[in-house]
Amino acid sequence: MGKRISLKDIAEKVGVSTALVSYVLNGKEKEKRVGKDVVKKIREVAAELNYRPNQIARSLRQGWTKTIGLIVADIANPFFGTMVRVIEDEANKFGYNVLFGSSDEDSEKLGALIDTLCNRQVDGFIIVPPEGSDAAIKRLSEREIPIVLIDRKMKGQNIDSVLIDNYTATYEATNYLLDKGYKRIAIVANKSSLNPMSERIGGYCEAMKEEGLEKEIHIELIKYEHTRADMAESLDKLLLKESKIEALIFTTNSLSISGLYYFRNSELKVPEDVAFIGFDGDEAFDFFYSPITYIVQPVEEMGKESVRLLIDQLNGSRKTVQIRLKHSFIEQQSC
Amino acid sequence: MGKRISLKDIAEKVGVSTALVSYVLNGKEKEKRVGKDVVKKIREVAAELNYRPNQIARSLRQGWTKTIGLIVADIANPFFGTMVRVIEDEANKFGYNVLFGSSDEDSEKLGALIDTLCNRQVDGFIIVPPEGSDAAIKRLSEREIPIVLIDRKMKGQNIDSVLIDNYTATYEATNYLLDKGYKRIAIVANKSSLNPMSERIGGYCEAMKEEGLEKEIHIELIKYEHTRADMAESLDKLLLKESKIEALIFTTNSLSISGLYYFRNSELKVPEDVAFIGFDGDEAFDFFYSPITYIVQPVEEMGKESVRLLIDQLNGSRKTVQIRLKHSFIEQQSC
DNA sequence: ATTGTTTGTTTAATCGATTAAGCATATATT
DNA sequence: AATATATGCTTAATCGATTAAACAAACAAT
Repeated sequence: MGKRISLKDIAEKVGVSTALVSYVLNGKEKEKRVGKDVVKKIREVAAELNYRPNQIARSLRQGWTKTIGLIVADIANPFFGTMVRVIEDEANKFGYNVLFGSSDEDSEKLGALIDTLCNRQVDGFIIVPPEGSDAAIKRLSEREIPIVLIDRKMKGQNIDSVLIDNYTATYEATNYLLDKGYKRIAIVANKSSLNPMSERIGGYCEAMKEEGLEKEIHIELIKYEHTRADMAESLDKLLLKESKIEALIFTTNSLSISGLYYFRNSELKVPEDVAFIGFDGDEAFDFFYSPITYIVQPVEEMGKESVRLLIDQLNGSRKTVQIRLKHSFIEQQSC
Repeated sequence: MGKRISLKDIAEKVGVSTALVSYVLNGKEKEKRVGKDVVKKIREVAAELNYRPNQIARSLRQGWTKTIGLIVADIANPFFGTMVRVIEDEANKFGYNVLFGSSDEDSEKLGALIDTLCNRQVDGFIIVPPEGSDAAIKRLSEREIPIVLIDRKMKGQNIDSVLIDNYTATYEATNYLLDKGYKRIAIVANKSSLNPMSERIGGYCEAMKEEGLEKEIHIELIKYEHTRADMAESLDKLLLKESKIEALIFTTNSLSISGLYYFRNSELKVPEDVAFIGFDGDEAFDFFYSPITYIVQPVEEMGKESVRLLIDQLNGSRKTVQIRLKHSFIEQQSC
């Protein structure tokens, strides 16, 4: 690898100490009273040699890396892909780069990722916390490393977070179905103790109760890494065996997609036989034979806000901020 | 931020020099003949203080960062998202982390990204090169920084690359349509001088010529950042005004998706009125009213191979390797 | 007793940039 | 003329880990 140019090379060529070069290239020539001719000469030589500062050296000395550690569930998932993209762009604006990893919803993997990223001295973290990661997150926050949780949060921890108001999202979606006359409404959710999932379920239950339909509450729990067969089993139970559900609310994108695959091969038609509300927009929703009505989280806004919160912390803010954004409801033809 | 434990802290607590601590924690206690008791003590104290090496310091000293710079067009695009995911996992296996950026198909942005990543001393690059980035890539490769191009390559540059055999992909797809009796076949492509696009067009043309259909060759070029209106204009021209095209081959995923949106609102039906071959699998393809037949690139394999090639280079390999993988053809009901 | 070898440890340089502190000159002030 | 202040630059420590080289003590060989 062709040797990179260092401050020292410039200093030698100009015939001054590295201190002066550093001052000039960091725009401190006034403050540090560097002679005009020298300033000019240093600038020239730096340009001529195409000098690029070694950020590693700078980081070691300064104690920061201008790097954000970003951990999502799976970057191959378009929802998180978009989130990462927004965070990347926003972080760049503030001079930060992003080191990232996918947790696969596995708290052990999360722990390992946090370790590597810490060793690499990231300045702060933006994390989509998986189930059971409370301890890992707590440990991190006790080390006083800036963190922002996004998309989810754990109960009762005093950590910055950016979420939508999940309760209202499903509450409104349920009411939308109720208004349309559906009564036997089921919600399809993941097994999860994390805030968003319990809120999503909570919003649905509340809306059902308000209509006096507590007996019709059906909560179908499916594990995170489910197969299409798992989904088929659950939906068969809900739609055929059990109490002939008339409408389904899905609470994550991947559950929604699995649900669509089910109806693609089912006798039952959407919305004639069953109404369908999906979660988090997807092109597939648009191309389903009856385009799917869905709840979307404002990913762009969430990403931006999370960076903003993190930067605030990095700039010394000590107060905990929990941001709640509003979801959107895209009405198409599946209900 | 709670002060991190350094080698020095351990050294002081044990009462030895940092050299010994470093030897022991790097498993060189035999080679460097460190006393047994001392080894034990150092290990104990390191565990007790929960020591984590500062990778920044280590990198500065060693001259490597164990970091790969990864630049794709847009990480929010599921195709690249998956690619990034695979590369991330594969790199981790070899002890590398990934610093990434999205170029937005913009060669200037690519240049800026390369600069930042170089300043951060990444050990090597995996890049999806955008149009017009020849100079930037060349400059990088002249600095003898290991690079692997993925998904695309520029003509006549002696750089490692991982691509599918694009020529054969469209050649076979075209023959598939010809076998089914379609004659008026058009290809929808991006304006691009990059290898894959010209090969994709080339394979199509060759197959058409072999059937003596050179007069029926229709190449419709659409710019990378196109709107659905752009697509509609092009397809209207091909299907309504011009020579009543019977079949369409799309050459990228986003072109395919735009195409699907067109047919979603069109009088013309797939495949009765027009046959449709998409590019790079997508859930949307499965949910279109007549599930789309498509060409897929083996993203996982491509990602893995690219990491393998890069690691080889990082381990000192000097020979240029150009890998060509085979595409797959998923037959559904759109032709 | 002298020299050589092995064992176990420390010293100090190094990576590249930053920056407080110190040291000359030159100029201004009394 | 003596002192103060401003100007312009250098020295050297620092961040944390690695590692060649030097060193001391114990032991073995002659």
